Amino acid sequence: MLKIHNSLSGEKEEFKPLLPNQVRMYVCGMTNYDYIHVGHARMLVSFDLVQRYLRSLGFKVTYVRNVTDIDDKIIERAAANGENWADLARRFTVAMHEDCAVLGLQQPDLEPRATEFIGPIIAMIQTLIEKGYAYEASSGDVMYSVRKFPQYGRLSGKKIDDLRSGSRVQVDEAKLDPLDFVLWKHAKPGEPSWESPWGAGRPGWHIECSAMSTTLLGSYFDLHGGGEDLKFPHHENEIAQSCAACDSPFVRLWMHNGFVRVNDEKMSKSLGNFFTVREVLKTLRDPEVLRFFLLSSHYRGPINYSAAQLAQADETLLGLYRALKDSGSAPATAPDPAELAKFREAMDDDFNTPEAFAVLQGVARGLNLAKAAGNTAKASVAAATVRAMGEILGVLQQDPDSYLKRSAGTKDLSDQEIEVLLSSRRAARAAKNFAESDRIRNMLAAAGVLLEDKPGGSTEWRRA
RNA sequence: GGCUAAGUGGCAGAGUGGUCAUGCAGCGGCCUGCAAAGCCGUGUACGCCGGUUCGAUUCCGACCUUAGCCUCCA
Repeated sequence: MLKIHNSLSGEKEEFKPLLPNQVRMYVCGMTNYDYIHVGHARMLVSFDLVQRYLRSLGFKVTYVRNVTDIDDKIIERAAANGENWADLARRFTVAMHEDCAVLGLQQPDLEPRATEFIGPIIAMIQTLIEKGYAYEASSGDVMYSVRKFPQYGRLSGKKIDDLRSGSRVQVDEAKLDPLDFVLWKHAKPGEPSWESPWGAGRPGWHIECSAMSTTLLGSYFDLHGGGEDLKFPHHENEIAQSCAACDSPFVRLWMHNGFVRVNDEKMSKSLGNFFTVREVLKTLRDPEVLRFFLLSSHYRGPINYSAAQLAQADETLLGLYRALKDSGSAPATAPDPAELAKFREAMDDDFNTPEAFAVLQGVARGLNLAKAAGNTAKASVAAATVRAMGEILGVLQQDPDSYLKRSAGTKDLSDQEIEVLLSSRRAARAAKNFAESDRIRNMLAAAGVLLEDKPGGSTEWRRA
């Protein structure tokens, strides 16, 4: 039985889709005006995992992850670059897709862009005005009137009065209430805009997600996800908009992933302590190391990013690929159902990936044991089990040998050069000239190549 | 200030009212020409102080510390 932590109740709840066997989920994606960083990657990987696991359970999943392609930051950055705003958004959306692909993310079923939904956005704002939830402010912007929505603050556990008295809520005389937020922004000269009943302008950020999600998934769907920082005000505002416009509960279950930290601080653009996925990947043996690192702690908790942590993840993954190597990969071998059941039990508990990895590690140990005992049938079942678990998590699907021969930095020696040295070492060993064979081994080690002599006299190698 | 999370062994990280997480690193052993890998073994870990209990790291309360949100943010 799958249980998922619901931000709305603060508790794990049994997951039952609203429609039989179908899951409709929406995740707030990226505003693309720059390369994505490790914090974004965590959100992307977390919900990719959710989506994968739900599918593995047999649900028909409709996964929607939007792209915000019109926004203040995009306009600002484009202006700074002397670039067209739409070109900039398109360029970084392409870059995001590249990063997602190398991180092993499956594509969402639908990836709506805000600029493609201007019609539904305008319609939703009109509905909100007609129902008395929204008003045209003196500034020309259309605002949502928070006081009209009594449940406001339920998701984030905030009280309207507390928020209102908070010193950081800026006063804007155009707003009837300091908490009111923009639905439609009146265009300033030179800004991109669309025609609307309230003049030329563009949508506010919050209404985009309400319009896209309800248009594509209906007014009441199963899951809505995003980073913890979106809980307030973004998701709170989405609830206010969607519930009011559709007279519907909107979302059954809200999921939020925890942050990536750097030296115990949130990784973010504004703090400037971010690492882009691209630059991090350059330091790694394989993108899978980053994905594995992100998955090695629970999605809701904080995770500290550091090179040392990544190195640890690398070591662990190497061990797993070593286990998988030469494991008698009969393609048709069925995984061990009992182990798979344990794995599922862990995942059923709010996607407890650390626990799931513990189960996987147990199978890997059995795999090594079976290999050492020469029990190929057993080894092949264990390998199939590790692969099956890895498939759900989106890891451990590569060819072990080529994975192990990969290196993080530059390669001092080519595969061919290594093979040449190995053959002279083989000759030296056959002649019991161990001084020479050790000399070659040390030389290779210095070049980042580690050897492993096998019982039959053969030698395997991998890169450090 | 308000609200919300969290503090676990050298590091990372699950979990539980009373034998075991798991991984990385270390140490000992087996194996090996020696290594490596693998396997086996190995750690008086649960912020502090009280309370409940036969028994608490786990429940309750206070405190300390950290992070996040309250403004754009995955």
